[in-house]
Amino acid sequence: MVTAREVAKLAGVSQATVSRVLHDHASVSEDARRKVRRVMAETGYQPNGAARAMRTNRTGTVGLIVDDMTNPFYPELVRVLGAELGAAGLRMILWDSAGPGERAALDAIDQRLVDGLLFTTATAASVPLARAIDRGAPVVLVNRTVPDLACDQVDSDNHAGAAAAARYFAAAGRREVALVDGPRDASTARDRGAGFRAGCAGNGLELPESRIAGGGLSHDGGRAAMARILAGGPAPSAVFCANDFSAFGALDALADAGLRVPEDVWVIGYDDIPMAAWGAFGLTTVRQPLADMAATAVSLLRERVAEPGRAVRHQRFRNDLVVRRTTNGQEVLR
Amino acid sequence: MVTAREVAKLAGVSQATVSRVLHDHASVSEDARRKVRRVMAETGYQPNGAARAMRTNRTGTVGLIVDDMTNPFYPELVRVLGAELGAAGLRMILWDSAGPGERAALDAIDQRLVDGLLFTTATAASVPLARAIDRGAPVVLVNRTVPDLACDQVDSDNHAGAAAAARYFAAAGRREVALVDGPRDASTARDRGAGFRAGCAGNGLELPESRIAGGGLSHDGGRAAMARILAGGPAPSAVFCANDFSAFGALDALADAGLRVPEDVWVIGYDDIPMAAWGAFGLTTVRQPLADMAATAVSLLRERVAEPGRAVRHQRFRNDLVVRRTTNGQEVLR
DNA sequence: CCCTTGAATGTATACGTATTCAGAGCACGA
DNA sequence: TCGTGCTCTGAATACGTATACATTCAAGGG
Repeated sequence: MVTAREVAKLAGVSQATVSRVLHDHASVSEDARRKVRRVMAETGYQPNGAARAMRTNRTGTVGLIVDDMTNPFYPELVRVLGAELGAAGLRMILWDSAGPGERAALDAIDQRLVDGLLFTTATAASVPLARAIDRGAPVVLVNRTVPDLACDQVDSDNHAGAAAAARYFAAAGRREVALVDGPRDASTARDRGAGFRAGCAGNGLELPESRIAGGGLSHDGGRAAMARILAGGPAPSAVFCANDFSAFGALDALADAGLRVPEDVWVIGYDDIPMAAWGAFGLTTVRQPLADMAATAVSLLRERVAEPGRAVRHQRFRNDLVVRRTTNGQEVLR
Repeated sequence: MVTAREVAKLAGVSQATVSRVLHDHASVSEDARRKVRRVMAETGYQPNGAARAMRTNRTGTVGLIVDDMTNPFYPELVRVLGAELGAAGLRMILWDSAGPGERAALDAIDQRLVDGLLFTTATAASVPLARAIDRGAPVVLVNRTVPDLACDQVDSDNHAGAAAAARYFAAAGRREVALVDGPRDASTARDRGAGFRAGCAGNGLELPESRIAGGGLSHDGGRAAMARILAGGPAPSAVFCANDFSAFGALDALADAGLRVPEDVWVIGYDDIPMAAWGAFGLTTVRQPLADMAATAVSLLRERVAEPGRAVRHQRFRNDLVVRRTTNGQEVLR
């Protein structure tokens, strides 16, 4: 590997000048600049990232912690966040929050392997995360949030989105509603569950415990939860699921039970992952503005890294209902 | 941030001894070891990764280049590769081969930001990739391969797997076969297309051009390709798709045309992504042993990094047909 | 008692970059 | 002529670690 010093020798200048050329520093003569550029091109010089990181205390790399990648919501999130980071000239190290991933990510910050972290799966239970934030680690929570943590956070109004789904059921006269709930430790699922319950209460819909079942946020979880609800009494006429992925599972369980969608049962999911629009599903769902959320998260993180002391911000986006076949494609007044 | 030198001062030893403790070096007295360990724990010392990388010329990070993350095959691949890397104590930087990702990854190797690269989307057309390999960059191709490139490669026998699908159709008496083909620049799609054609020829099945349509490897691509085939003549009785994702699109197109699966048309995909097993699909498909492929790829890369001069290896795995509903769940003699 | 051996530890250095500081060279006005 | 200001450049240094080399010290053999 050729170093800046070697480039300097070949160009007949000092290493300092090479560095200045590299950074488009003003006070370099046109002549020197040309010579250095030429040698760089000829030798294929690339600055050593480790040395640079050591000197500047910046790595140009950001960590991203996601949950189960087989839930298509996360690849989607990774895609938009990756694009946003790439546009800012940043690299992305990916960790799975399952297993030792979260810990590894938090260690990476102390080891100065990343400039900051984007957490999509934060929970209030994570002590290491809280500690890292207390120590001033540049962390932004996206998607799942923890209001008590003193760090920048980006999410969407899951409570309102779920409440809108309940209102929609009520307006369409689908009164025997059910809820395929998610895990409590995920703020998204918790808010959606609470929002749907509140929406039911506010619109005169009864939601007995027998028509609520908690699943994971997975296909199998949704399927099992739906099956439990069906086994527990008469079939509901409308089901709200904590995310699209579990809604697909619920659809399978409904089909297993011989129920037709949307004739017998309406189904609404959450996230509007691309698959929801497929003909096989045509899933009505609530869309989060992922691209906006990603852009906001990345710029919050960059600002935090640049200015660690700045005030913490919490940005929340609006969600919109996307109506498709599983609710009969029926637009109801809002 | 506390440094090794500060730990040394607090523990009353030299920085060299701290470093030795960190690496479990033999000749450190039990006494010194205890003192250093204690100070490390109290101060929360973490070695600086950049300094370490500069000194050792190893980053402990590997680059992974994938294609369109919305195709669930890639998240699956990322998951298994990430697990394998994590188990080896390595981090993973993710790049999307679309846009500037590939170039950024190759630059990262020269900048010593990664120890090596795992390419899942290599094409023969990539000049920068070929150059990097010529320069001796530690690169392993997984999934998509390019036989001409002098680097380690891991794939599965796509030709044989696709041929087996043709043989299966023939054995079941489904003779009017069709092919939803993939792009030519992806070795996987190319081999599967060629394998299916060869399998048809070898089993007396006719595959006219009118029943072949090239799509991307996406849902929309598969849907459009299937629609073109249906528009071009009488419906086939069996369709082989270049991957599961495009098979889902083909299923949608078949449903749009009022054709039933499997009664009217059988469908086979490729990859056995988790969704293929869902009730809504029940897709018969060809399974690649992804976990084995990932483990092999990671160990090949590690060996290459440790010993750059070693002989290049090309590992190929067997694929197996997984029979489900879209071919009537029917096991046919092999 | 001296010499050798080996364990334990410290000193010094190099990795490649970014940046500070000082200095060289030059033009220009007083 | 001298001082002043300006542009451009190079020498020197620090970042934090891993390791080669030197040194100390105690134990043991002759």
